[in-house]
Amino acid sequence: MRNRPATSVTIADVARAAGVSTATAARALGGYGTVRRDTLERVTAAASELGYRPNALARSMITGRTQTIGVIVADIENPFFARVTRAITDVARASGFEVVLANSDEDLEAERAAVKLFLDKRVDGLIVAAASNDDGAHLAEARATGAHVVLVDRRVRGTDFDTVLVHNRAAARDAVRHLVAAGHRRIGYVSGAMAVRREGGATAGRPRAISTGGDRLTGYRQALKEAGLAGDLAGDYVRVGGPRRQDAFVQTMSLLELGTPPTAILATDSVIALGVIQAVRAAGRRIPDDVSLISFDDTEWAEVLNPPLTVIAQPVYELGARATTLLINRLQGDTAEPRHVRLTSTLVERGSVAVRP
Amino acid sequence: MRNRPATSVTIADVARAAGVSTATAARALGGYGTVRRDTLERVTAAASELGYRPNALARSMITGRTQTIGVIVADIENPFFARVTRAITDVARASGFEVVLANSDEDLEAERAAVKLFLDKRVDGLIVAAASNDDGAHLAEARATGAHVVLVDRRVRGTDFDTVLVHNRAAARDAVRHLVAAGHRRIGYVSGAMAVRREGGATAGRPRAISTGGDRLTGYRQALKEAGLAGDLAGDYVRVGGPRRQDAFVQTMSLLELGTPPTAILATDSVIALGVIQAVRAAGRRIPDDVSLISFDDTEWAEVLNPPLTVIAQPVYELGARATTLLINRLQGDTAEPRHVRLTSTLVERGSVAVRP
DNA sequence: CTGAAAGCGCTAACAC
DNA sequence: GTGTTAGCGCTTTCAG
Repeated sequence: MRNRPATSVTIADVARAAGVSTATAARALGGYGTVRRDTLERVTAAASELGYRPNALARSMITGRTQTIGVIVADIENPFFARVTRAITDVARASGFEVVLANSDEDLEAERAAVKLFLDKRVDGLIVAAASNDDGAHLAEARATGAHVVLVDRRVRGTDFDTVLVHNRAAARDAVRHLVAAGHRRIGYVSGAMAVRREGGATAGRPRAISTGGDRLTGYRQALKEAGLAGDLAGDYVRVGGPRRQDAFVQTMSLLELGTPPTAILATDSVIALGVIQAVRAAGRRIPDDVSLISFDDTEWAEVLNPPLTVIAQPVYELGARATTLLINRLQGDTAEPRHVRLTSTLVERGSVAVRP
Repeated sequence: MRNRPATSVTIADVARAAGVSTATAARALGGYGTVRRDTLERVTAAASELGYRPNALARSMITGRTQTIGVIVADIENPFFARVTRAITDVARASGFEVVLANSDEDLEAERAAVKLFLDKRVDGLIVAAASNDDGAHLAEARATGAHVVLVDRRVRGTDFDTVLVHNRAAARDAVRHLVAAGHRRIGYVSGAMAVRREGGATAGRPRAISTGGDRLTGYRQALKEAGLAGDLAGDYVRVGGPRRQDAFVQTMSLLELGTPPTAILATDSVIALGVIQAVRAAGRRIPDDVSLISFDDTEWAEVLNPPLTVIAQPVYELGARATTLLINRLQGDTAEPRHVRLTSTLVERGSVAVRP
């Protein structure tokens, strides 16, 4: 039960038809070495006549390059990662690279498995939004076998890969400052970074630290401290659950059920924001009257909401694009010191933050 | 500048270490043929000791199978395709397949190029949401070279691939009936299926018919006719532009500027809906008071909108999952007649349809 | 500029 | 059950 018909035309067929050796045909078709103008034309003609298509597998086996990039994100359904991935495929394709995709669901094991499989397929490089900020052994191993890796959106302690990140601490800090300036004193933080088993339905993950979360939390705390709000209470307003809407819903509910619930919430991505919004409504409160909201990511529906959502707009496309450029440069021989790109996000004020007297 | 270190451990190394032939080592490691219990253990031990990892390229060259599926969608950033893709990767991975991704932007040329590249890489099969409903030559060619193809979401005339589709005509018809029942007489239709050049910023595509659009339009027209609304005017309320929000915005505007604008609009996906909503607001009208709206796809933000959006919920995940199961079955030797799966969507009534006296 | 020959890492016959 | 041998389709020395 062969998948490929035995009749697939090879370089040998083309060579025969053109009356040259396979080596020459290969040079003509592969665009390397040197061939005389007319032989090149003869070979090219024969190739297109026969409908020759190169076998990338055979080529890769020798060159050691597959022109393929492995991408690992938490979940392609999250608009943030969808956009990062879109950027990656755009830039990759423009340089002749293909993209293989894997979702980790914030699960380190899944990430490890994906890395292994990608490596077996000999991807030239990996772009990963790491599920853990302190376990990068599998990535280091990947590097050791010859694959280049670039970290996108999230750092990993103890590694020295190229990174393309956003100034998360500053972004969170500025958002909280904005809330403080509007008169808020009890400010919640809802995030999602626990691994999730999809089939289970329910969140079945263990808490797992990711750098984005850590940095944002630091920024949040810093702004609170600046404002003299870092009392014992502060910790009570931090909620970290799974990355899905339902998870954020639950976390937010637990915040709203507090005796003195927060008057404002910072959500760490648009999916989380959705959960927050639904929880606020389910609790019979209103945005922004009862609860103000700022969310990371300028999602497509942010301005269509009522009230329109105040957000921290991250340069998401650029994140993916820069990571890919970096990676491709490495693949082309750039051996300089690790590069660390930091992009800046912007607070886009809309209508979800109320001023409190 | 080799990408791979020359020191990569091969099956020969493992064989030597285990004191067996490469063939036996390969059998043990590849899980085919037969090996005695203890030799298997010896080989496995040697392999893990040396850190052996199979070279999928070499294996694929012989077996003719890469355990890879090529996926071509219009745009991974569209939540519909993101979910389809998520489903595909989930099912694929569970069966040991990898997924390579390409975006066509509804551009047939881009789709053709992607198919070529995927074929060169010897993907086992293709799952595609075709950019054109009447040009499937490139897909037929793919099939001819040995790759199986499954069509998802969209049919292609003149081909007999397996398909997994939604009952689009019925869905659109039911939506329009719902609008008619609510008293609407002037019902608009906004869709997007023209190819788009991303870099250009502006829509630079030519109109291109896709089956989804055709079927929905048929359903729309059918319901209009049933209701005796299929006069000359009917055609005036149909607008087809590019697949992006801005495109839908423009199309909707042209609808709203009419002397007798529609009192209701059917949007063919969530991105289009967003453009419609923004246009309605920009025109100073309100949903649902001035313009009612029904959109295809139960997007994540639909119920969070004000008013919550009435939608046609498509079984998006299932669409991708079924397509993948079908494909994998083919790869495993299923040679039955082409299969055509039709899934049903549901109208989810929320608050964006007003009853007109 | 072109050809002959070797070989990438693995699997598939075919012996034994 | 295991080893030997050939060879997948291509690139890469190395001669000429």
